[in-house]
Amino acid sequence: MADERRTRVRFAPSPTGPLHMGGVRTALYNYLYAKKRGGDFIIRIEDTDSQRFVPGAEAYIIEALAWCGIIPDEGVDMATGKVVEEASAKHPHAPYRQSQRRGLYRAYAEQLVNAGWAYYAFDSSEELNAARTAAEAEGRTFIYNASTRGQLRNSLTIPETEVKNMLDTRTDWTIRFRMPEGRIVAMDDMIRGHVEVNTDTLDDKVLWKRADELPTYHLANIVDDHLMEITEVIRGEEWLPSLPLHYLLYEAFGWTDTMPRFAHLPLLLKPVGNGKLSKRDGDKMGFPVFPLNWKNSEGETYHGYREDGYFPDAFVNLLAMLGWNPGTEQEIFSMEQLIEAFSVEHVSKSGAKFNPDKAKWYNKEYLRMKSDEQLATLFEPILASHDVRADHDYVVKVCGLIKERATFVADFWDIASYLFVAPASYNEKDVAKFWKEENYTLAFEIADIIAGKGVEAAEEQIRERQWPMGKIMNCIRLALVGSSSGLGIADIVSLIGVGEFSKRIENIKKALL
RNA sequence: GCUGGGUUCGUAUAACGGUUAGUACUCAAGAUUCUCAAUCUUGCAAUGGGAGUUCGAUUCUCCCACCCAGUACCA
Repeated sequence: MADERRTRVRFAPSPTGPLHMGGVRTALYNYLYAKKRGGDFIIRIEDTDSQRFVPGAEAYIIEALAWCGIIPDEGVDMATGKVVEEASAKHPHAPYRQSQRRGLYRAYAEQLVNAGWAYYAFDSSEELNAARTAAEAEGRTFIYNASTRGQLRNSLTIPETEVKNMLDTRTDWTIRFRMPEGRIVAMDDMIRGHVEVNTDTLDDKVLWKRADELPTYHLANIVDDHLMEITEVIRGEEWLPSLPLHYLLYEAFGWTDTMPRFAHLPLLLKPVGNGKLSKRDGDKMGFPVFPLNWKNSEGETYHGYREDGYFPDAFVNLLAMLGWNPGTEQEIFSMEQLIEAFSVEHVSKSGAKFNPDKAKWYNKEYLRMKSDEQLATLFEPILASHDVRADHDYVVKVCGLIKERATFVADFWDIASYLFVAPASYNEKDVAKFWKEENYTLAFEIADIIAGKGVEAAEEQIRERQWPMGKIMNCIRLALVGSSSGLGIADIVSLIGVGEFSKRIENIKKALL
């Protein structure tokens, strides 16, 4: 039965800040999973925490996913980039923002109260904190569950009439899940297999808060996944500890037969040391942790892959390989190929340390797969920023010759500025090494041949007379490039032309003789 | 602390009881070239520890160690 349902997965971020690369990977795996099965990928915004809401975060998330080519089927209208608020044939479950669905959760919570699966709690956070510290002082851990709820202030301990009265007159109460006593919850995770947990170690989680009339994550998540007919929940490993609660919630609602399957993804860890990848690691270690630049409320900017010059397809590729493998030795995958190859069976269980070197390698590979034409289009704005105006066809030709030497398009200027402007100075070390009288006198002779008959004739001459090829060519390269690195002399001359060639020879004579 | 999850070269991973433990990134050396880069070749380098099960354990079981996560009226 359940297998016949159309595959529907969701990515449900909380707009409390920019999505970091781990979040993007979670979205990507959901997307790949759905597309592989011809199913739907849904975006739902879980903004039930009014305290931590960050303006702009929602738009950032949508833009980041769009940049990666992760296009939702439902929840976001890609034409406008907005979260859908009005139901339609394409978006039947609108609104997709939980704050706008707030009216619907209370009834579900109360259904649980009526069925004996939940109760009203009137403890203040001060009382709870006091209980926690008191327990800690005795070396125990305070758990709000069957072991303590009988001594706390809730509808299980307070007379019914008083409860009714407090419900009506107060606004600081909550609805808590009534965690069963001494039950072993047996769960199956698509990645981790069979997991069992004793409910005595779990607590009575708050499901609904009267103060802001909003559900907590647990309630909203289960209710919406059910309503939206989600078939698989693919999320980060940090959710594994609350899986028993979620199982029990499905049971309490009587939705066990359509409960989604769960897959808990391994975490993304920082490159060195221990711990998960955090906001600050990137700038500290020189790599982005966010897909796009993000400026926080203090005006600090965090680097994004997009702005740092990564291609979106390279970023998606490298992200896909962090925690998943195709089972073959293939490393380069387009989105279509990823969809084809993806399977949860090949998702690993352990956390993946992010390797910035490998990330760069991916970009390099993608850079050389781009056409010269595409690269030229990306390079031209950079040239313009250096006040260089160059013929488009010329830029295309240059890109073709230099793309194997670069990791990012942004490297092109450093690698190839001499193909657009004459060197303004000459590298001291290289001058010291090559600019010797016995070399440059021969070099000038050869330069004349190059100007007259071309590089090939000049090389022939050098070989015939058994002159030192390297020394001569590097004197000439010094004149053309400003250092002893760069393209072959023949390529440079064919690019800049004989006129410019001679000019640069004259320049170096003026500068160094 | 408690609960859960995890553990193969520095990193990402392959090998789902039988391999000289493979591949990629990084690093080193060599080849090549007029230089640099690229490319090619070679090399360095791993099953956390201990018991068991088995003819045979990276693989299965248990114990220990270590790492991670959760432990909120946050998600």
